[in-house]
Amino acid sequence: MSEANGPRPTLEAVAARAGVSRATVSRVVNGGAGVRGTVQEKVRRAVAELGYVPNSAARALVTRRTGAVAVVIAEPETRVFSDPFFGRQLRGISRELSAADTQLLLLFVAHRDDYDRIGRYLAAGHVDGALMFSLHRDDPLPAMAAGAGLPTVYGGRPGWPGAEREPRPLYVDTDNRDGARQAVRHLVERGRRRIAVITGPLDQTSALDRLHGYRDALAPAGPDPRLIADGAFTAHGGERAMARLLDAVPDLDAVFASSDLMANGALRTLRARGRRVPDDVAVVGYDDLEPAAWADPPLTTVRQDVEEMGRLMARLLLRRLGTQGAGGPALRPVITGAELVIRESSG
Amino acid sequence: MSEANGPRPTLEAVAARAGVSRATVSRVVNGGAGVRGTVQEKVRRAVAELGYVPNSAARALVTRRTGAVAVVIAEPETRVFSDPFFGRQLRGISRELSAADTQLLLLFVAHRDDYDRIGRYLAAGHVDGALMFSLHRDDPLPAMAAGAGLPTVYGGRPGWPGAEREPRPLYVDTDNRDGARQAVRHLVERGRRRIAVITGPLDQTSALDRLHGYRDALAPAGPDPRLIADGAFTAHGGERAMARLLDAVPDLDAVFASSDLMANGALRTLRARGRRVPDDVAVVGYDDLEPAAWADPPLTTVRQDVEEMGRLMARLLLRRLGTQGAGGPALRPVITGAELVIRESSG
DNA sequence: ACACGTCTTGAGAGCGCTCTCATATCGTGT
DNA sequence: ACACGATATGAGAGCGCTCTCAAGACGTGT
Repeated sequence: MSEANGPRPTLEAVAARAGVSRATVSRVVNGGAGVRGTVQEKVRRAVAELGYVPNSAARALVTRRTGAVAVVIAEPETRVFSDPFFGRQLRGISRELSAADTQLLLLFVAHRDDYDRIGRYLAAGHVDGALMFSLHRDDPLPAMAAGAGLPTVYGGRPGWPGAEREPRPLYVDTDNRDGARQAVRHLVERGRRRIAVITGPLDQTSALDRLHGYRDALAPAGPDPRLIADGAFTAHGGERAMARLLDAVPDLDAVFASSDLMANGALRTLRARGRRVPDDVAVVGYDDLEPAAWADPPLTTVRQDVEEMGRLMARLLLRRLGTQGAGGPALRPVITGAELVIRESSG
Repeated sequence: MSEANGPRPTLEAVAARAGVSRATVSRVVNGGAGVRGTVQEKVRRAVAELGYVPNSAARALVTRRTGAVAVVIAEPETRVFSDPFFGRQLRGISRELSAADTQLLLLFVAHRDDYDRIGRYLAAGHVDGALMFSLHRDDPLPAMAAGAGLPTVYGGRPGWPGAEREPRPLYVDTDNRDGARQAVRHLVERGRRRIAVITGPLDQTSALDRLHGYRDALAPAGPDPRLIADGAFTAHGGERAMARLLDAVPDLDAVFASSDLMANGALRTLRARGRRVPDDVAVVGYDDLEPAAWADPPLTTVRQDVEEMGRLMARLLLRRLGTQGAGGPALRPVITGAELVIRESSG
């Protein structure tokens, strides 16, 4: 890097130094197709000597491509950074994107007023596309993205009104219902009778689908409504939900928590109330991330390959961006499988 | 938002519709200084009708400002998303930045090859400045930022060789040494004799400073080297470090962990080995984030206002960006205080 | 009535790049 | 030797915006 820290060199400067035209330098910088080897060599040297780096704004202005995509998470930072689920998924996304030399911009939306800011940002063409997570039913984000014509892939099946209209939203999801069914069936098979459920916020499809899976496994009997509590997908929420469940139905003998984090919260409450796990109460979680293996006792849980889901989302978006005008093969949502992992907490 | 989803309207289009010149529209869009009220009104209406949003690339090209800053964390995603420290700090940063209508881009650097990509990104002028965290001693990032002339503020005192040369790097840090000193003194006062320490990676100044604080509190005696173990700032690392310490010095009666996460890991090991806390072994953590209050028993720890540190970093950078050429008052590093919070784990 | 300063507006250059199109260069077959 | 297509290079327009500068509109004091 040449340390002549003045104004940064432009294409023009490189061209002058290499004794060629701007156009030729541009060609070399972008791969060098159709430029003689000796000339390429000369240009490359000039680039190195000057420490030339293309100005991304100028490039974006003419190509109408920024080489960046936004990852939008509709949760407060503190929640995002305490749930390993996001980290894992983000890792998958980040892997896939950097392989395609695309930048990842992380945006959080928590407050009402953030929406405006983010909406403007997305519409301003800072990014070529967006990956959106953790949307709740009435989230205005999808409409904003659609309005701005921004290609978007969702994490989890979108549940907003009108999501079934064309064009169909693109998303990656796991079979939450089946996963929950497996978890609860497992508890039934172990002889548990009063199986409670701690749900996520029911305006998210993943939470709702897991609740449906729970219902499926208990059919045709149907669950006791007192055995259902909302844990908001946080450890704290799980803790409180467990307390409410125990108050309502003291003799419950199992609980299916729709996330490992909530299961951990439940475990805390059970311990505090002197219930032994799994002897008195069996516990099953969902996700199979660190908190599951770390729990005491280690959690029986439902595994989903979160990192792979992230990769799939990124790949879907990248493909979508590639086939902008060109019709290409129609892209469709992806549903991955769920698998029960049995550990000590379910007896 | 007008849903005529064709090519997005330009300034030109708005000008035509409002019956004024491009320049006037530009003025209105940027605040409207020096434009008559009635004209502003007219332009605003045209903007709304057309759903005009300024093209950020074009704007950035001429202003040489992008309105975005990068937050670079030199850790793998999985670590970042399991340590609430980052989340908290990021929240502070994000608050401060959005108040100034500046976007935050989050970038992770974990692998060797990420450095190239990020370096190019930072040099390409995608952002006006950078906030960097968790740098280790030989990190090439600062040199890259300096080479690209990118204004940068560091989280934690930089420890790379040459950091004392001009121009002095800007950073925000807490008084880690003093915090650690308070923690260990507290243990001494409680009558503990064999006080172990679990450190972070010693190529980070925060980890090193805390170790120094530990030494200070034990002076002039000086610590037994077998009482020092590295826990890498992770829960798992803390767990293993505690095991090593117990193997080496079975009768230790206290441990100062340089982060709450490591303290939690230590707690796990102690429980597994049948040591009671605080009766047999007193434990003190550092950070005072969720894991501290959540621990069993709740942790005595050293509080630092992490969110405020984030805010300060952002503010420092913003101020730095504001005073680009204009000399302004010289900006200087900020050191915040640390405060001992006593809970059950220290007896 | 006039000259003057102030406020408001428009014309036009130019930010650094890509890309089309025309021109220059080359190799090949006759 | 020549015409021809293929290949390599350069000239120049233009992406959408900001900003300087000049010109026009308007009010004030004499």
